[in-house]
Amino acid sequence: MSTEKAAALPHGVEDPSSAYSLDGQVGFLLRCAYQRASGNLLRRIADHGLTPAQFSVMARLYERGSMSQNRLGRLVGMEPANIRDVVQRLKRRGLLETRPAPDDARRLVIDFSEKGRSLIARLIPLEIESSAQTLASLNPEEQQTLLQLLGRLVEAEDR
Amino acid sequence: MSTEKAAALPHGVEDPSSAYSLDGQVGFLLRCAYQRASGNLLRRIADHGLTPAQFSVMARLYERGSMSQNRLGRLVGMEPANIRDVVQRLKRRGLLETRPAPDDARRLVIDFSEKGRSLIARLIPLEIESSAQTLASLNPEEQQTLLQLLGRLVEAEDR
DNA sequence: ACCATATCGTTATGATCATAACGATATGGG
DNA sequence: CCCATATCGTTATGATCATAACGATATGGT
Repeated sequence: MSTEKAAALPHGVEDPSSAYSLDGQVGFLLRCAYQRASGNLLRRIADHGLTPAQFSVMARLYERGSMSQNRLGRLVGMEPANIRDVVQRLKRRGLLETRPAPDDARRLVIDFSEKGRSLIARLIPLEIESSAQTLASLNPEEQQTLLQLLGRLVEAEDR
Repeated sequence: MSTEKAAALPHGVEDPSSAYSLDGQVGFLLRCAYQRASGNLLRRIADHGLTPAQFSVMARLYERGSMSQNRLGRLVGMEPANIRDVVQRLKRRGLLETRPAPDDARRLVIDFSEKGRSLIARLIPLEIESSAQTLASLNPEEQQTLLQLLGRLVEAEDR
């Protein structure tokens, strides 16, 4: 059974073992769904010059307050190299400020500028709208279910 | 039943405006979940030199057979500029072949090389394993629910 | 036949992401 | 004190993605 004839079939429609469907794979569905959600948010905040990734960094900082760059990255699911780039762009635009940590010379503490803090405060309602739009094809109970299941898929993150 | 307001408010105040939680936003959860799924797949197929996006292109082509580059892109949720880059990389590695469409001088028809077809056939079982790993924290019924809800979120795609 | 419109593929720019390799700094055990 | 180990931030490379602008080709209405 190792050398199945499936390899020779163009589309594998006749073979029950190739009942595989890309549309039934979590990874693929998650990518499509994220693209949709990302687009919904981007359309609302692009005028303010933020991307979805930048928004999540700002929102997390708004929730939790100042912290080190690496920790901020972990809390939004970004690698150190990635969070660094995002922070640098936000800093260049005067939305974030950085300073060395007093107790640990390795750490870089990230904080808002006044401009940054007021911007994210104004943008959070737009993200709430965008979430509602993304979920619009589900009824409220289904929406809750989806959020709960997604949360459990991701549960092990550092929070 | 409306869910408990389990969100622990730092100040114990019931200010609805501060009830916002990044962790409760679909877009953010979807990004984290996709990263996890993507990592699970990448760990399995990286040895064969494919990325998750490249995998989805190959899998779709395997399911549906030859088609134009733009249509292939739509069927995996990629913009024309994006699917072009992916196809070029796969072509450069001898996994895909392209030829002009006989009936429409604008179209570029994408097809497998033998090497490409046999590679994707061998990789699909790994993707099925990876999907199972991604969903491992949910029971079978919850897994079905999640897939169904995600499918409805994305429903309007060109299929 | 003509023309407005749509589609296809391309180019360019900028942002996002993972990975690997690296130097600098803490930290804890011997 | 010293060293192994871990963590922090950085650099570099390559892939993924959206957007905008563009030329070429189809297509449908008049």
